[in-house]
Amino acid sequence: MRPREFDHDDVLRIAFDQFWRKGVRGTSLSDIARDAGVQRGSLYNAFGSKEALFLSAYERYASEYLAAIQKALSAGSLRQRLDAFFDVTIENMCAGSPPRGCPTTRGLMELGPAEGEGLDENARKAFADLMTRITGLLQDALSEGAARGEFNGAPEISALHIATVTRGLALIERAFGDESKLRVIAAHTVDLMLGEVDAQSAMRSG
Amino acid sequence: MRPREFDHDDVLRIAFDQFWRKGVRGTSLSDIARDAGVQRGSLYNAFGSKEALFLSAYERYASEYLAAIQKALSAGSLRQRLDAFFDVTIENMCAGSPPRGCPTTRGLMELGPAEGEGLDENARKAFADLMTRITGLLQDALSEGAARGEFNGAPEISALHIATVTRGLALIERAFGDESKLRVIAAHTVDLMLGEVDAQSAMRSG
DNA sequence: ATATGTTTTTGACATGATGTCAAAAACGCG
DNA sequence: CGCGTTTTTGACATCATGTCAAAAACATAT
Repeated sequence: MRPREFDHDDVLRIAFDQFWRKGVRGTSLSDIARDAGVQRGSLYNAFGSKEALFLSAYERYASEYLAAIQKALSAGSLRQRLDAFFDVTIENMCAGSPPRGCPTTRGLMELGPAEGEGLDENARKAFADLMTRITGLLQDALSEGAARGEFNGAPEISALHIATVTRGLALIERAFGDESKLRVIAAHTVDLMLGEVDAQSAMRSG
Repeated sequence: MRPREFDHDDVLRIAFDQFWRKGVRGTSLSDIARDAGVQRGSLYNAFGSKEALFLSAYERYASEYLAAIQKALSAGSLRQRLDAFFDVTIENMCAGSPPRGCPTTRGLMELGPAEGEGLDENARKAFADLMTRITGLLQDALSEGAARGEFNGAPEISALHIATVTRGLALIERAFGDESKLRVIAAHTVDLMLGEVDAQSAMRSG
């Protein structure tokens, strides 16, 4: 057994950083190999393919990201939780210069519905899995909120709605690069969930 | 002046069909050239680059799509208009087998935030433009609805919210490939906009 | 210590993509 | 009938992914 000459996790971090900044399509294995001081062939030997390397790097990211979401959704009033959720989400998308965007959204569009016949099921599953988990966490938060009387909608569909908005934010970010717009949408979404908009407009019109 | 041997619009239609089915990344100019019965070099001569060809094809699509959206948003009650809007949107995403997804969303993630430094401003602008126009049409519909007493929220932010949900739907489609889920989210969004959810839950709890 | 076996590394190779370029071809027009 | 302009065509350069076999490096058994 000849020992590996590079650190597996180092490569994953370096690779994901590049994937995040330049997209999966815009990052070549030569780039990563140079950055990591590894031979290109070694990456193939260790990970199998570019997509597999991306997936490994992505899953590393996903678990960290999910932990951050979970933490954000687990303290304070429901409004505070949802605000914190969107805060983490938007921070994540807008970090870096230029902003790196959302890796899940980008990856889903770059890899998920792959070319021709052979769609990459593993990639699609990884992305879908993160989205499902986030939706689950949202649903838990909403259910708790409902139990505490902070929310009077249906947790399941509302969680799905918020998850959808979250994905939409990633597109708004790419199209307009305007973080403040994301914040406005997020705040409005929380208001919608918590019925504040209707209450306010009822007050205005009443 | 030697005359062109192929029809410009035919090529655009053929190209967009391929881009739509296989993604920009997954479609090579050789594919398009073969399908269109044209030499690859002729495409470069006529369009300049793959991205430029995609953009030409995309703008053709965008104007048609926008017209369909506009039509959907211009008849009946506000609820009917929003329902029709989502109907057109979801039909558009789920058409084809396998479903082709949303070209705008996909293109924005494939081309908009391009690799490295040189992000493709033209592409990003084209996608952002469609999103802006759709948001504008939504805002008009909501404003009219507000004037007729069918809506009591703020048209501007609500239109942005719906546009965001619309983008999110494209991701849901890619991740889960479940059209019914899209319909549920769309219906819920309309209900949210029109205050039906709160009214219903108020009735339930009252 | 030495031989063996297993895994990694390394470089060459195959394939296919984008994009460029110059030469040839085809047409309108003076 | 030639002239000039544009398109076509094929060759070429470059770069990407991915494969493969040979060489290298270490663990382990004898």
